[in-house]
Amino acid sequence: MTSLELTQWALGSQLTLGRGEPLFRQGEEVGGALHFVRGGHLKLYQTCDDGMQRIIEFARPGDWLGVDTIGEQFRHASAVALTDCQVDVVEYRHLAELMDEEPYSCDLFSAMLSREIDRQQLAAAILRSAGACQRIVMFLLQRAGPAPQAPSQEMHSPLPMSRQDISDYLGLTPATVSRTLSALKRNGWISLGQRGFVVQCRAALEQLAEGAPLAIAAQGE
Amino acid sequence: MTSLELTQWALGSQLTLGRGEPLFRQGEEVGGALHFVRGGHLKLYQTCDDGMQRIIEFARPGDWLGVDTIGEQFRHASAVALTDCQVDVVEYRHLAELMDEEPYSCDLFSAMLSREIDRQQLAAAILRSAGACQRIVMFLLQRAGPAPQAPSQEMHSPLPMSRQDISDYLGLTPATVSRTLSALKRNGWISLGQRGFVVQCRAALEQLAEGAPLAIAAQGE
DNA sequence: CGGGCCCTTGATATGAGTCAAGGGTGGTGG
DNA sequence: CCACCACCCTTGACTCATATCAAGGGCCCG
Repeated sequence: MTSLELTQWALGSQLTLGRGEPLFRQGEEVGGALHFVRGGHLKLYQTCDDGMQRIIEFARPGDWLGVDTIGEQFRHASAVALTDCQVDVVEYRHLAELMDEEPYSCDLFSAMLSREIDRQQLAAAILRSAGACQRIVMFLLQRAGPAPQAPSQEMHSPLPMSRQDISDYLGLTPATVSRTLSALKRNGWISLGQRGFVVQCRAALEQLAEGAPLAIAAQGE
Repeated sequence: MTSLELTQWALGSQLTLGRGEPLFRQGEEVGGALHFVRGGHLKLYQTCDDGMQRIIEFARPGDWLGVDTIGEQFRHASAVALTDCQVDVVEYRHLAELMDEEPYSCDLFSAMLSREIDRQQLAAAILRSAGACQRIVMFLLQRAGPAPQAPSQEMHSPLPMSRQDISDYLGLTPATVSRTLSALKRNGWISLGQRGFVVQCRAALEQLAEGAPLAIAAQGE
């Protein structure tokens, strides 16, 4: 039973956001609800003292927002829509009622939070150990999702955030991200569209994600 | 109401570990329980394909272990004692009973998991944005705990893990950690014992944690 | 007292950041 | 519908922080 199934019970009011619109802002009152992303993409970020943004994560359909502030009064981060979005607003008291009625729902909820802890631990582990190329390739593979049955069925994966956002998220600079993506493209491992990409050679990317060095094909090819 | 108060109800059997003893190992069955650290220090880590360890976190008294595998069958990481430890084993079914009986315990538990998510997000944010010196100083300040009422009351803080462990945790190398600690000591900001340290000038460390550059006092001083 | 391991420190290498310029794309207004 | 403009992306040259490689020293344990 997955987090999606939780939401079959816990449906709340729906909310629609246009690209660039905020869902909530750092420092606001939490307001007694979680958000479940039904459609579209958002970014969760903090604004530093010096005005720079720190990306916490990118949210996709099926992700929850607000799981870092359960029991807190104020938001730790801001969320804005990167594309048009549909978001469910799931009130804590709905969840509480659900947990009274459905014996397993509390376990499901705990397991959902636990998975989120694990995801964050994994993200931190990657930041600790991986170089620039490795981080970028892991990021792409994660966005592309699991391998299709046939290599030819690789789908176009959206990349709705700016290079600046990607580089903040990966702890790199826009220049390094751009260079590395260009190199991957030159080698034919991926193709790049304006706001998306397609995996062309998953095997090569998986090698790189394991730590293999990136041999840069000459630009003149 | 804190996570400690949760454990006043949810007491399970106690467990004692000697230094170096494992609490659980990556790949083992989870076994239906969380662990609560009563005394001592442990490290939580994964073993990579290449044999290297990846430190996930260090656990101190008051910390929970196993929150990343609720609802999972197998452990994602190993935990070993860095010092002699006392650990409470809190079975899921104890927690479940508690949540039936005590109306707020479910909220408390969710809030505890939520705080853990926030901690991991913060750790990741630090890894993304901070340089070597900043990471090390933040690590030391976190270990030292909140400032005492008088600067002269700074306590000796234990540092029971090896330099290798620290460097893995911070995404650095043992050499860099050692150099930076030496520089902090030379400047008189900290003093270093064999398995611990004392904050000598918290103000200076807080400056460094905010991103101030580390002016290295000449070695000959 | 002896040995091994970890910590420290130095010299050098290298990957990523910085600074800066040029080009493409999307959006806006005429 | 087209043209202009702004912003972001790309690319290059250079710098710098941190990793790497390696040697010496000290601590702890046997």
